[in-house]
Amino acid sequence: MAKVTIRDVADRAGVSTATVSRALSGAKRVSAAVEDQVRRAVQELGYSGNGIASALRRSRTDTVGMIVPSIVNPFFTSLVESVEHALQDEGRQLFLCSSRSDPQLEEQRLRSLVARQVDGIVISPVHGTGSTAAISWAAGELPLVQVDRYVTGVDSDWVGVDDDEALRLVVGHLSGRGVRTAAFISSRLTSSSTELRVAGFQSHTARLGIAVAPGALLLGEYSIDWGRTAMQRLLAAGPLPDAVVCADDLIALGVLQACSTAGVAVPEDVLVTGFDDIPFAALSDPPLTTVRQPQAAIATEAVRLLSQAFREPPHEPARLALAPSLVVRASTGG
Amino acid sequence: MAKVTIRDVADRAGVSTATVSRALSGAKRVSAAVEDQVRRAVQELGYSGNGIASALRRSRTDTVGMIVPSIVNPFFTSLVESVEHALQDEGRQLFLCSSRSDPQLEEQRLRSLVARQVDGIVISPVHGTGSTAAISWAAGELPLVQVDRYVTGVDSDWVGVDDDEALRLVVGHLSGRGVRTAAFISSRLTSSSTELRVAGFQSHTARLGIAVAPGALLLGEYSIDWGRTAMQRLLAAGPLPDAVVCADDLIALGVLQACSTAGVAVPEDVLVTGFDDIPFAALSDPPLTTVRQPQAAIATEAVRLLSQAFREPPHEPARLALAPSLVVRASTGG
DNA sequence: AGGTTCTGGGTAATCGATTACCCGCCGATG
DNA sequence: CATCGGCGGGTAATCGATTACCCAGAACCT
Repeated sequence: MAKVTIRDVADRAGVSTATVSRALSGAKRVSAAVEDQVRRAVQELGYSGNGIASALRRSRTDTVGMIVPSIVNPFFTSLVESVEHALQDEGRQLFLCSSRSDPQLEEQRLRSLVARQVDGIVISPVHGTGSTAAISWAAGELPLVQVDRYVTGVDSDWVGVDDDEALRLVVGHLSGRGVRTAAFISSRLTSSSTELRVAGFQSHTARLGIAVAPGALLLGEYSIDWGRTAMQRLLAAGPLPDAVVCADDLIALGVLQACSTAGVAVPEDVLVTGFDDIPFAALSDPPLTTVRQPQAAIATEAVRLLSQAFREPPHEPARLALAPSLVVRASTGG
Repeated sequence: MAKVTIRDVADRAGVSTATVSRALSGAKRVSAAVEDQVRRAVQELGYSGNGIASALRRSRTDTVGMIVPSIVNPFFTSLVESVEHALQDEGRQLFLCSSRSDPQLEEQRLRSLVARQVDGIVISPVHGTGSTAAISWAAGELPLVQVDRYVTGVDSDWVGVDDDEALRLVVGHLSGRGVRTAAFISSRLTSSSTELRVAGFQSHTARLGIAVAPGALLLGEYSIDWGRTAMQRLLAAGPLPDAVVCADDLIALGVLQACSTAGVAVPEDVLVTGFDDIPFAALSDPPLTTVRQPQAAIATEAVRLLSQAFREPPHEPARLALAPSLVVRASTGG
């Protein structure tokens, strides 16, 4: 329990702290005999080092921070897992925080990460404009890459999915199924991807002559609950559209549940699509047609951009919109 | 970008670093005039402090680390979210790591957290015995509480669910539905809860005269995939049992999927139960009967025990097995 | 043999904030 | 009027590891 420091190890091994540090980090050659002494002393004392002190001196922590809007959304947890994997290969650790879709909490997390001197940050911003100030500031302090969503006017890398292409795929598919009217359920939060998905929905439905009734654009949040209530509203409002397009899978799952309890058959009475392809999208009743995000690729690219920023600070911000793919399941007719 | 330190602030405000520190932390009274000077200087320079240096000196970080076996398992993410909430109220932050069900990675995470001087650790151990050494060591270094699962022989608090009671509920319910034969699908990893669930399954089926065929105890991992393959094996092996009891919801969802693709009707041909009550358990086809864990209470208690350990180090390890509840849905006949 | 380079290892400065200790000043008290 | 206590604020030690700089001896050249 008594803290054992490098000094204790040095004393026990009969060398200086400098030598202990060198023996352990390999920063400079050390004779085999001394190295052995040190290792023995470390063992005997149970020395484990003080990462804080080390970080202070070296001013790096070999840790990157990641901030996501929600930790219970499977899309983000998949992304987090992929990022962690990618970092692992570089010998870095991940420090994960949730902003719980709250810009204030997000700012606090950012400050905390910067204060803790993480080497870099991967963030999926909460809000398209409300997050700008904090992210701008953080991006000025250390390497930062945005994933999935981005805020405008910040000089930083971004990697995500091509939202317009995604909605082109979805709407095209629905059109091929004979859909003539559609509704869209999304989140109120004006994040970049939310906006792009709404815009994509509107432009592609217009292009293909699919009608979107006024009031058929429902904005709430990315959650099962919202999907359920939004669908209930649609059901109450009057004639159903041919298809309900959802901005993420959680919403879509809520929609399916609402349909099921209301006795509305999917896909017979209405087609439903999601977005993300979370693991549970294949298990719903009926299984969900959805857009698969290339989340592993997003994670890999994000980490690559970060490492690049570590090596060569000044560079042109990259914007990588990776291609999504459509996964057709029973909710649009199989 | 240039790092601005407390010294810069002190110079700009025309005071000493000690005064700046006091003005900002409120550790000692400072005249209003000086405080104002300091605040202004902080603003102008964009000073944000160096958490590392502060942590080194104060030897605390106001951060607790949490390690879970999987970050893509909704049960754990719910737990994490609850813990984060509870910590928030105390002004502490959460540093989340995933051990990916790998004892070696788990040990590495533990070392890293200790080296980073988190104030305490919340951990759900990977393995009943393989995790013991590392956790023992960590528990000797700082306050540590185990959640959900625990390793034996470690002098630390634990809070989780009453697994035996949970299986009493499940098996009792199935018995009431007329079940005479049952199978159990669980994880191979010998964690405490896994073992207790198997043991509970066996004792309660025996007590109620429910037959468990040899080979009807399938051990793999906590995942949808394993649930699916395990069920496929059961289907291939011969006559179906009346019920399939699963050690967690992910397994159960896999089981349902396997049944669906094999054309086996649930609950007509076989009853299926899960464990955890993750949000998706209500959305499957059919909705899943499962055991609800009191995860919010588990989180609250864990944080309470941790804070208690911060204040008064030496205390008798607590073991809190909270009561679960049964959520009956269509997968057992609704 | 004398000079040069290498090598292993020690000394002490350093990272940036906190805080123990000290000091001068002011009002209050006997 | 001398003394005391408190208060605001400064000086410098401290946290623990890393590393710039230095040195002695060995090895290596002409």
